Amino acid sequence: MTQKDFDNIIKALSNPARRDILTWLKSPKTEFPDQCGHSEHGVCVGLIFEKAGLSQSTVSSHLANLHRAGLVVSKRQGQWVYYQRNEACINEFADYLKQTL
Amino acid sequence: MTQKDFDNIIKALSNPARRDILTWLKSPKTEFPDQCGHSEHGVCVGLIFEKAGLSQSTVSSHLANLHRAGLVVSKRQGQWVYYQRNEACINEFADYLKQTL
DNA sequence: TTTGCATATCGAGATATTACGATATAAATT
DNA sequence: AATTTATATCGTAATATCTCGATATGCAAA
Repeated sequence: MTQKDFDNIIKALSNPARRDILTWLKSPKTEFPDQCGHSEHGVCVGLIFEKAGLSQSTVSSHLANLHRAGLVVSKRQGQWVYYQRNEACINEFADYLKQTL
Repeated sequence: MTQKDFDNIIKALSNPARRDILTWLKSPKTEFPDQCGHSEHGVCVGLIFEKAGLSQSTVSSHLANLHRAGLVVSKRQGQWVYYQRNEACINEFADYLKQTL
């Protein structure tokens, strides 16, 4: 974890909407009760969009931000793109913060 | 630690200059080698200002920000104001982040 | 190949953050 | 009281972030 990585991650996390999304993705089944929109690779954008109370473009932008920071990974399957947490990155960040802060 | 506390803290930490200051305050003696400017209550603003490479008002503003977030405590002694880390708050934040993120 | 659905990107307006110089306040010194 | 030193606050310009609607792209179905 470089300084730059850390900087990108904490900037991503400084936004409440992005933190919410990341938290929701901890428990996809309970946070997104809909039957469809789930896959082994996470939750599709549509479900997150419905829950977020923000425009589709805004949610997509937030997801792109989380993705650039490395906090989530995405996989396209057909017309859907699924997002899930990158636990390795999240844990590495939390440990780095605990150590260096 | 409420959501609001957490939000204030992570916003404060999303700025690199404020993170630098907080890190410097971990090792005051080695980071601020000057003999004076130190007290049992931390490091005076002037030393932080000299090291930061930012204007005096900007540094003061950053310190006020860290203080509002609870990450540092301050004590005036004569004409000087000393700042030091609030380790309790910092640890509580790091633990909360590790748990909830 | 045309239509429709899901997601991403673009451009723009609104708001927030950062940084600065100027000035105010607080305390010590003369 | 006047001056000096240390820090905080104010006003403002520059930049970044957030959000949206409009539109583009990717894929599937008809």
